[in-house]
Amino acid sequence: MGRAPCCDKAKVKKGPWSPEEDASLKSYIHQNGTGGNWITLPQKIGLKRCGKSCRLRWLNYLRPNIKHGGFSEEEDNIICSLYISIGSRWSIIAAQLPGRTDNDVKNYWNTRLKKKLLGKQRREKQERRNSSASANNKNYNNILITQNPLPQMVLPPIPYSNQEPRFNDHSSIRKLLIKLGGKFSNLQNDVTKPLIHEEEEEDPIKEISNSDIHQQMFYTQSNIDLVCPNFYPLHLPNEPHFMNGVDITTSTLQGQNGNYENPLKLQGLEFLYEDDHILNCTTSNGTYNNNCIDWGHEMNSLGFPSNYNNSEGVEEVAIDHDKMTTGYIY
DNA sequence: AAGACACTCAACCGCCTAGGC
DNA sequence: TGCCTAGGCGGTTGAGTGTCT
Repeated sequence: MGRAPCCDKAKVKKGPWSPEEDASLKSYIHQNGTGGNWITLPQKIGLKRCGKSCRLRWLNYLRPNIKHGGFSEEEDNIICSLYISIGSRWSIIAAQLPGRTDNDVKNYWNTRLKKKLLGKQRREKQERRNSSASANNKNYNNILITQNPLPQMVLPPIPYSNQEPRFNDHSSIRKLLIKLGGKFSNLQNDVTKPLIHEEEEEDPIKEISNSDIHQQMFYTQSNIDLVCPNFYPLHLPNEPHFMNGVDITTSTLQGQNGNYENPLKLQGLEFLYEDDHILNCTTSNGTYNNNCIDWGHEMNSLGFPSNYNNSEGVEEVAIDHDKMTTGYIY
């Protein structure tokens, strides 16, 4: 037995909205508001539309200050970063982008960002192949994880996902993003600086400023520290940290049971790689190669996320160097 | 020029959730 | 406590448009 429809489908118009319908809806809402009831709204206006359709039209198109198209690099990074953290919760992601709707963000992700990401992934794979061939016996593409191996990722469940794991699944794409380690723009000269200054490295446990926390938490959230050893991984506090009601410390990618025993394994995308090397992020002289991608750098310049908070307000985060993971290429 | 194919995005569908009763 | 309903959301569809052959 099916669910009762929200309106009489036979009596409502479907398909694209006409300018007249748009004008009617816009004018009515400007004068009277929605009245708190979308279902009865079309009758009041005299529109032969489903209430849900009116709501969608208003929210996604007619509402003031809506931006369409022209996503910036910063917006790309925000979307990707949040996608890693919370998955396909487009309304939450869109809430971080003024003027963007969840539908817009979702469409943009599905039609462009994902492809952009995968295109970069393929290019990097090709580059690695080439450099691997030239380096041959020197194992330049090997990475040695010292001190502590990387934690095994625990990905949150993807809501409403009943599809089999596939190349373009949310989880696979998220893993791919994580493996890429952040920004996937084509700005190759965007060399990332370590977040903590050198003098700070000598202090194993150090309080850092809120902006640093802000930045570092986002790095951690983006799992930069897991894949890009030149970033100093933070030891996430045990208490929950919320972003728009989502506890990112539990919903994101922590070491299983808080330990760091297991090496990072990226499952589901192995077929994209012929090797199982973790991204090589530093060269022997300490510079970044092009495979090491950062988006936290730009995230920080944006001061994002503005509404990120822990449960008691951001106070301090200890940098535990014992938990640090360092990568070398040799 | 035209048909095939690819891409975009507005709109719809159906499920989930919160709140009222 | 359980049912009902509207709102909200993510997944999907399909018409329109662009590009390729």
